[in-house]
Amino acid sequence: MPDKPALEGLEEKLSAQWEAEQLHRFEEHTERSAVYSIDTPPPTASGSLHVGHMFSYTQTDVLARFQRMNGKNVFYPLGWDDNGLPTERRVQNYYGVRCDPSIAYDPDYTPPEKPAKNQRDWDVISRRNFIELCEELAVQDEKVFEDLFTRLGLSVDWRQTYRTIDDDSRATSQRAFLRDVRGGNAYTAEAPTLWDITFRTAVAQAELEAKERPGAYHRYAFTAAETGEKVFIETTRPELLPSCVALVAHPDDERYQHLFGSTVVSPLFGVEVEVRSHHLADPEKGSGLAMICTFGDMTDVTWWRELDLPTRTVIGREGRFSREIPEWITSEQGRTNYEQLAGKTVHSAKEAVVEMLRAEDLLDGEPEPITHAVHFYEKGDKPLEVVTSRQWYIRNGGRDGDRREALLARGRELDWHPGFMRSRYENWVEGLNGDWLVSRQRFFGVPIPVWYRLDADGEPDYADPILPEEEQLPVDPAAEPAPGFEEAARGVPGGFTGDPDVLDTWATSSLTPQIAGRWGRDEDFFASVFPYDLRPQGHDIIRTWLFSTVVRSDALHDSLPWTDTAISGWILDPDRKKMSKSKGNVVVPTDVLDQFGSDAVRYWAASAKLGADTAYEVAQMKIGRRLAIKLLNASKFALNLGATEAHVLAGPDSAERLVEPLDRALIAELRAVVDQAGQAYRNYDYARALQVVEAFFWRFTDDYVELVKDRAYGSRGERIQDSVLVALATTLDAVLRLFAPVLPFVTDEVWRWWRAGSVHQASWPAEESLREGAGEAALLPAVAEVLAGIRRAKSEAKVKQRTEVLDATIAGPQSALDHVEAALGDIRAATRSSELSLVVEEEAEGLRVEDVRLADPEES
RNA sequence: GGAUCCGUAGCUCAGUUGGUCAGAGCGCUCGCCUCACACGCGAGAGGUCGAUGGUUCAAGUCCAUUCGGAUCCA
Repeated sequence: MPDKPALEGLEEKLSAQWEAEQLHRFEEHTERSAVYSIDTPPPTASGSLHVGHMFSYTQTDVLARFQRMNGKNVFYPLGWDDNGLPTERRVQNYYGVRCDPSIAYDPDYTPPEKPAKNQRDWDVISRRNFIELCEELAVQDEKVFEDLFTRLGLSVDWRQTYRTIDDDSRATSQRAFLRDVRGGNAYTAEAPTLWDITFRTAVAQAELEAKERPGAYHRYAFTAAETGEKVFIETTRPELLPSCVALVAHPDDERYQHLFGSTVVSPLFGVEVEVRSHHLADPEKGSGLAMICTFGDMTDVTWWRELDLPTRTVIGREGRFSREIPEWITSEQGRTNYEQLAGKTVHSAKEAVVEMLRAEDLLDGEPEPITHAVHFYEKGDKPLEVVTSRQWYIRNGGRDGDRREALLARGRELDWHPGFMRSRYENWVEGLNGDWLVSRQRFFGVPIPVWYRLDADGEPDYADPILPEEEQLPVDPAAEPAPGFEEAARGVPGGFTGDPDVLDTWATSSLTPQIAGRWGRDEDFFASVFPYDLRPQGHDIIRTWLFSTVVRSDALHDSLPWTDTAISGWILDPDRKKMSKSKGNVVVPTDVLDQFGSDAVRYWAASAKLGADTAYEVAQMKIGRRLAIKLLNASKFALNLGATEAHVLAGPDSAERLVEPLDRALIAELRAVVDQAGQAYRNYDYARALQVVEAFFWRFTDDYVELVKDRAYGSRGERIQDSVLVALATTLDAVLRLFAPVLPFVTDEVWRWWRAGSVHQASWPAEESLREGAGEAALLPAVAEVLAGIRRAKSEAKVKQRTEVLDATIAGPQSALDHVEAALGDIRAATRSSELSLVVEEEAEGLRVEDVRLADPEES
């Protein structure tokens, strides 16, 4: 034990020690019942590191450590999510390369020394080469995270790790996909699809973000074919007029009853369309009559499908109007007008249409500016379009009521911490409007493992895709020929073609339990961890990560992936804004670790309940630091007094050594704390557990230790001194264990001063072991009240606390006075009192200290 | 528009199933270098628990309405 214990240097010293001792190793070949398995979120290592990482990962670690202390073999892996856009971009820019899946793999490829300045000069490489570079770069990026997490004291087993783009993950992702295909849970279809024109890829509903954008209602009229009546519609997207396939109003809308079933002619383009009715048409919106176009948004898709309307597509995948004049525009005038739009972007086409309407005086009034919600791809900056394309889907209940009910039932089967987060899940599932679109028109990612036969005309047969055997996985259909074909048959009639797309990153991330658990590679191992015990994650990805994991597990294993989920809150900056890179309010984690130490930062994270968005609070870390230092000093004191392992309560024999009621009172209180803290942890309420233990610890140092100092030095003989040492040793032993999940460094430091091994190998304190030594719990608070009373008298007299008390009176009910009487020796010693008179006042609320006569300070 | 969470001392928050719960820490004020700790110790001041109704013998704690803040979904 050092003379001047300090926190500095503990992280480095102890984390190296833990690694050497392999304390966090998952023991393979064990029973599922002995395991506590955690499906941890794989961080994006190529992304930026901020204090939010420390927050949520600490909360999980605290739970993991508690389980380990309760004898569980904790499966606590941590993987890396590098199967996504951030990694793709980082690899491109770092090496100066671009991926083209159609290029052949070059086993001898080395990237340029320095990336070329101009993107046009970048090396173009195969998908496999690109993934190899990604893995190479990932090693560096992961190091930064791993160092931080190690320093934070995460008890992750770093042997259990994976990358979402590595061979095993790709194979697992493809295996799951193929099983979904074979099991009817995945299918391909040509359908209207949300499309991002910047990224040129289809996106899923889960990747949508609605943003408020300015727009304007443009009011113009169609003309009834029979009567010539002007029928006004209002739209924010006048440019879609040439793709209009119908008008629609609510079936109950009085204004339009006479038009239902009749046809009207569009302005400018002269296309005849029918007026239909549908309950989704909102009578309050605009004129109550809406233009259905193919496709302006997902409501158009619903109408198109349910009203069985034709498809009249004008916007292509690049977000431009088709150059060819659509065949359904037949009038001379219409065709001339369309030429004004051909090849234009959505934005320019809108201007052009409005201009034409104006020129012919067809616009009724000026456009009325509004702000409305517009759908964006979460990573995109242009509004999404809806285009028709062939895509792969995984069934998620979006089109099937039974499946939706089944998934809602899964949500109810899962234990949510906190419980109210379940409603996020239910809201999402109930709002699904289609199956999960999983194909992406990107090059970097897990390839969709299918090929298609080409018929005599070279057209792919999508109805009967060629699937690989599972033993072949991972495969890359762009680089490898379909089973039963030679590479030479690629792209030729009668031959085959590979599916060019990759899977949505969530299609792989949704399989983290299977990937980390070695599903399909080591079934015994998988059976020992699955279904997992816990999924910790943020509430912002309930609709994506949590839901998609449930979907996959339900289809593949007919089971929940885990029994419990712990949802962390967000970190807010001191102004209570969400911390994010774009807002520039991100705090770099290493600074606070340097400043306060890991235990202090963990204390801050562990003080916040699950699900609670929490302000970034330096003050809270200071408190944590103070607590850790106090733990060092108080432990040093107790051990210097002579407390040893042999003093720790163990069974009835040693309980007899507790001869002072005050010592037994302490043990009684400790016993209650052990019980409450354990209960709180079992309820995933580590914050409450910490609070309970912390409050006890401060009472212990402020009151108990002050009271027993005198007799701890041996002033009243060995037997009574021994009683103190038993109480001190037992309390220190338990307090170190109770704090160990939150403050792993300082507790282990102290543990190693006087005990063998690590506190992290010790078990959670057993409440029963304290039973024999527990006395009257109410004694200590009563005594503390007297202590406070005399301290108050000295404070008010503005004298030193060690000033002698000549005499004082303690008044209160007999029962309380009995407690005081039982500890009178300690009280007198601690307060330096000569004469203390006890006066019974049965009706008094509590104990009062009065008539305190202090010695002349000069004489003491 | 639907859903969820939050609103308790200057600040950050505890307050489990309604009955010593009006609390903690920080901050503030005052005092103390007390032989573990000045990165400390002791003491003190501070709130009609967002508002209004209601249920109840009894309500921060339940119900309704309402105001304010945040988030999710549409």
